[in-house]
Amino acid sequence: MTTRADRPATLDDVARLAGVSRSTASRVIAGTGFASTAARSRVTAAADQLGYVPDPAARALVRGAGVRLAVAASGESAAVLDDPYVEQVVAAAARVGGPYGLGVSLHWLPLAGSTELQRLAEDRGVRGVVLVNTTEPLLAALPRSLRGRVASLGVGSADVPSFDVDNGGGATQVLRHLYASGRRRIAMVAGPHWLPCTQRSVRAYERLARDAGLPVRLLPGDFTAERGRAAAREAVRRWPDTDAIFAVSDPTALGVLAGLRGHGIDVPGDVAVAGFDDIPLAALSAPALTTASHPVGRIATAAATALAEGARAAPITTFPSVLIPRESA
Amino acid sequence: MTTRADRPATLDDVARLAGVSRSTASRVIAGTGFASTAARSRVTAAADQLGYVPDPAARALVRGAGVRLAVAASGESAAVLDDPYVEQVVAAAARVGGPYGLGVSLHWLPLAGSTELQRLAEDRGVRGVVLVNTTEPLLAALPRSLRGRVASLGVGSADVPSFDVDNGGGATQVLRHLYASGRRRIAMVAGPHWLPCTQRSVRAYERLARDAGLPVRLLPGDFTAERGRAAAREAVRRWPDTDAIFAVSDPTALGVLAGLRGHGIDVPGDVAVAGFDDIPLAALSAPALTTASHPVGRIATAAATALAEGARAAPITTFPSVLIPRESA
DNA sequence: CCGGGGGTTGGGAACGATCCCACACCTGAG
DNA sequence: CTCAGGTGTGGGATCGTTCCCAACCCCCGG
Repeated sequence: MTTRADRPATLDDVARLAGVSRSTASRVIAGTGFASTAARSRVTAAADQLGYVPDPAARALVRGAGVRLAVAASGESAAVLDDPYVEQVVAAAARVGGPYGLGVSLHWLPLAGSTELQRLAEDRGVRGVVLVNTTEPLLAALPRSLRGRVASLGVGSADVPSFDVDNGGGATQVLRHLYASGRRRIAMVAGPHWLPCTQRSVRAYERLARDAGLPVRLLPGDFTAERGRAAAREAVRRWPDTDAIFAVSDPTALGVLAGLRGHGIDVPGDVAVAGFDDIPLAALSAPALTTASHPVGRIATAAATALAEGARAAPITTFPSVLIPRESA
Repeated sequence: MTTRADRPATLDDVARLAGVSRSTASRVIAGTGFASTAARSRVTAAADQLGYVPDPAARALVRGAGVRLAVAASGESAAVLDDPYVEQVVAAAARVGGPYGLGVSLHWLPLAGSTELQRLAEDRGVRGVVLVNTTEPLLAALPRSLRGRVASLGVGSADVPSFDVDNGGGATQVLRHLYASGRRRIAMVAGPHWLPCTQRSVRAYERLARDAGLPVRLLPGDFTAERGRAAAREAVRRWPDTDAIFAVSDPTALGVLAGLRGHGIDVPGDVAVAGFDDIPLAALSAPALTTASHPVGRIATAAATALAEGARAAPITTFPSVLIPRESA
């Protein structure tokens, strides 16, 4: 910290201080190519004496690499971007990005939004894309030039590695728990029909229903709390003998709780309620919500890290979901 | 979309297609300097025919501007970064950044974290810094080179524009509401003592207590739900006649609700509870939480926009907070 | 008719890093 | 002793953009 110019140090400054050429300094800093141990130590010393941080812009420019990660969340409207789930993904990616000199930008992707995807592909600023709420058509419409620079939080494909929670497994655990505690008329509030993961949890539900000979009571959902309220009302009206409601999202489950309360129905006495995601507030509801964990932060971190490192990720990375039994079921 | 090369178009491609020089094209795209209307229209036509997006890296490099916005959240531990409030700020900034070719990175700033601040100042990748949970010492330790590129979500200074909610006003509204509904022994769960905004709400509380001759029952807090639970227990033990608890954060208030429920205390029958922030789930608790709004998204958007545009912002921008009366008070 | 002074244009030098390539050195085998 | 091949080094060219500056055109006043 002896020399403290007005402007940040450049590689030239480091090289000059270390008494080597810019090329050698570059090799040492980037950790690529040959360098004698003597040169290596002098360069690193000079670098942290000057507080040198490589300019990501210059680096990206010459490498043709792009300077930020784009998080593209698809949904029926731009309101998806206000979803706490998406916010968590962005925050995790932003945390990963810093050390790599990468920033994160957030974009709405209409359900069949190939145009927006094209735009992202044409933007030299974009190093990689994190797809949230990935759908099949979107995967099919993926521009060639994006290949190898995309990670999907959801379904993947041959070109697109997938990072996802095992929601089939999580749903199964929740449903077994419900069954084990004597519930026999279980309704389920699913996710949006266009979302592939909805299939998985619905399949888990249908399997249990078939195996145990239970009725299938499926309600469409959209992960929102408001929908949970409405779904509770609907379930009570259509199937008055329902003794459990499983919503595949905690906000929806909390909405269900509120809806049932409005009808004077006791939880878990009359009806058991379970959610999915284990959001922080799930532990605080009355009664505290039984749910299955969903390590969003870890998933997003893994996806962003893969993109930042530029390494080819495993085609499918699945994170386990575990049952968190509390009071509501 | 006639010409669709493998790689994104450059300014040269645009210039060539438009039949002008790179300089002229640059002037048109950047909207700086002279250009005939003829040239202007031909360049813009060529640009969107090729789907041209300027390379933020090259632009940042030559302008010496930096390519991302850093969100620096201070707190006692890196756990602040998991705070939904911080996540919301990051998401808002990431949404703003895209169109400017800016990404967002997220960093933890220890309470007296001048070193980390220095590092941010020395990073050429950083265009501007959004300070979250700003403290006075931090403001004092701000490196000179960061001047004019910082926005504070909280207190500001001569060099640092401030973007904040009117929490004094919000707190006053909540407290008046409590008083108006007959509560006379009001306890308050404050924010962290090192946070300047804590002062403001505490002052509002003390003013009401003095003016109306009420007892002062102040409990320290940290915005977490866990702390709310503990605070409820503490309040009940120390001041059994308490008839209202105001927590300056919704998660804390929900924790208070849970804590009181654990003691079999009825809300709002025995004790009224109010929060601050109006998080989405506040409407779903049992009873639904009375609170004051806190437009985090709008605040962060304003701060990020100011930084992205590079314009000098007004020294202080205050966003109103309004009372949201629900069932808990 | 000539000399400015606007509006408009293009050439070229930056910006800071990477990386290809040529070169220097050293060691050991033939 | 020479030569091959591995290790280490430095000189440019390069990425895509901005911006300074010189050159040009044209119109108008002297």
